[in-house]
Amino acid sequence: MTVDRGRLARPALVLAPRMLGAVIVSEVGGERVAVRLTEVEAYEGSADPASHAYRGPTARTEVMFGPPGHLYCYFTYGMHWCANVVCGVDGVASAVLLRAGEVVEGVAVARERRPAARRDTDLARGPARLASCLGLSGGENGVDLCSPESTVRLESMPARRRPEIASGPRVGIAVATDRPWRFWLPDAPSVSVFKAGGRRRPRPRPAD
DNA sequence: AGGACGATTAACT
DNA sequence: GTTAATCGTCCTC
Repeated sequence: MTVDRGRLARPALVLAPRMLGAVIVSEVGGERVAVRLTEVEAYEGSADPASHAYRGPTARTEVMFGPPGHLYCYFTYGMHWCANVVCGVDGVASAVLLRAGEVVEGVAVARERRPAARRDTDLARGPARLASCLGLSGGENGVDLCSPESTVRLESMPARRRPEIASGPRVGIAVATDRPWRFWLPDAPSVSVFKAGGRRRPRPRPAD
């Protein structure tokens, strides 16, 4: 059995399933909250029309084109922040979106940050909810997740890929919907629900 | 310079 | 099931 050659050129696709079970620790604002990841998505830069980095570097996506192990935080829908782990080597814009997890430390702080959550398993259920639990926003963009000095750190990664991992299409995107680049732990109650992205309508062009 | 759209969420019916 | 909220980014003119 040989390895699919394309996979070797897609670091986020390799890393994403391995991140399930990893713990992200945040000390933003002097409050310690830790989340164990149960759901992630791979975004493959220039090879992936759904990636923010698809059309090349911009001010927003600069961090994605930098070295691996840093946090890429972006603002969306005029009100939410979401977070990724950059995983491509310097110059390659691959990243893993942190879609959901369970709060394993600092539940009280997470509940203050997420007053709408009805159950603890809802606290980090969804990418903006997860970022909110950890106190992540623009100030954390570019933070080195592998430095003990950082306020946000990747503190543990499973030595082996989890034996039971589910995969399927990514959530909320309108392009490249056929790629099963979303990965989750099938029995985790914190996994978010699938929703298709908004359909792209053909823009009305002025008649000639 | 203008406008469409978004890697979403919460609150509705 | 539907929809409002809300604004930075990026494409188009």
